[in-house]
Amino acid sequence: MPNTITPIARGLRERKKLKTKEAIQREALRLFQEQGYGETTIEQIAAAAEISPSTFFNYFPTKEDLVIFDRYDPIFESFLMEMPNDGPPSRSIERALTMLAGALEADRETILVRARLGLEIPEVRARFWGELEKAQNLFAGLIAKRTGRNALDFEVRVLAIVLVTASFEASVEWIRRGGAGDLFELVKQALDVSGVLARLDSLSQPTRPAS
Amino acid sequence: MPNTITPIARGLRERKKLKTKEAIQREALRLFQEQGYGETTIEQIAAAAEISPSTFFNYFPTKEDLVIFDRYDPIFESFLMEMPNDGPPSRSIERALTMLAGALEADRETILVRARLGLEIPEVRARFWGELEKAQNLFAGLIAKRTGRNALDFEVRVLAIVLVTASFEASVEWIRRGGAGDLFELVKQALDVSGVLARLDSLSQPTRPAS
DNA sequence: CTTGATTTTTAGAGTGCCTCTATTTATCAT
DNA sequence: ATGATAAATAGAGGCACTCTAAAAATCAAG
Repeated sequence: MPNTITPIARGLRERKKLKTKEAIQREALRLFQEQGYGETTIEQIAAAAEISPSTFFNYFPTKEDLVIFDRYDPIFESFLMEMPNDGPPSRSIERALTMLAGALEADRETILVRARLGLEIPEVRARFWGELEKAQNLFAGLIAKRTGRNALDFEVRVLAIVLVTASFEASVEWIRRGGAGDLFELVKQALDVSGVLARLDSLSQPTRPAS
Repeated sequence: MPNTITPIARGLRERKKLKTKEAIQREALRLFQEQGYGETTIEQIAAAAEISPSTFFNYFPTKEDLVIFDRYDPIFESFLMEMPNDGPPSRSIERALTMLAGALEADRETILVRARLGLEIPEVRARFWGELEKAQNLFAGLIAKRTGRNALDFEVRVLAIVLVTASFEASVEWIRRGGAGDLFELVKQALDVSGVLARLDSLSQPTRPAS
């Protein structure tokens, strides 16, 4: 039966699994807010989500992943794929960030909860940092594509990590301000302060090769 | 004896504790290399260091701390304290980094082992990222001092984290190259690519002096 | 040296995250 | 309905880590 209607869920099984996963996360975040992260056990979460403790680990490899998990990665990746190849690289980055910000806006509340947990719980925070590496890889790919360089190139990787961490610091600032205001504005501000976008554009100019 | 700041040993007891701590770390790193991080238990480490498993946790709060721990922080902080207040801020940063590189050079081998573990073991890597925040705070303090701004200032924090992560990426590159060559050269290169030092100096020029 | 206080080490019991294996149950294609 | 596949579960167990209370070492002072 060729029934691939929605781009995300391939079969009924897959869709059900995603629904369960989101239910587990929802219950977990609720319990974390009510009684704290450390005070909530996997057993309690499993009970709240009406699954067995064994089943929990079929959905989340670790407790921290309950906070880390979201479904934005494929969205962001598709942005990168559809990105046009003209104009300065900085424009591509800004466009990608704008679109991402738009996608995030819908789940503002959940994002705030997760981000707060990331700020408060050390082990979760450490994991968040690790997630930035994935973002670095994505941006390194984008930069490489737009500048004709290799994604593993040292300079490309430096610019990518700077880009990511500047944005991350903007997110931290956003949370510090209680999630009020426009996150994307802060990100733009951070990128402006760091000067990374200008550096990025100058990297693609053949006038200044820096091998 | 007023205050010659030697990072070591106030009393005999303190010195002995430090010695034990270093012995534990030495044995742990040896075992990690021989049989792998995940395959080495706290019990084995305690046995090798000739202490009881209970005692282990008096010295290291977690297993990852065996890789994280070093005694450079006070050294680096003393560098910051003694930093002169003239010239462009970027010069201060470069001087601080040079001195740090010198201090690190002595333990090159151990640092390489620890850094490799940081690259290979996800939970250790996550912890390393977390350590960068401490470095960010140190540099934010330095930048604040040299530019007359507040260390919690958004722009200061952005520049500090960019500075730190660019240097971190240099370290990663250094390890990727097997620890050959001059780490500090890579750091300078990374800072140059990011353009953060120039940004830093321009931050201290502007509009009005802080109170 | 002896005594008493303080610090350090240790044993032991317990908790919780997480793994692994095997079995049962649900879903799918035919 | 039937056999194949995937998912849920139970249960046993490992290991990092916590907590408490007791033993051992160290120290300060008489």
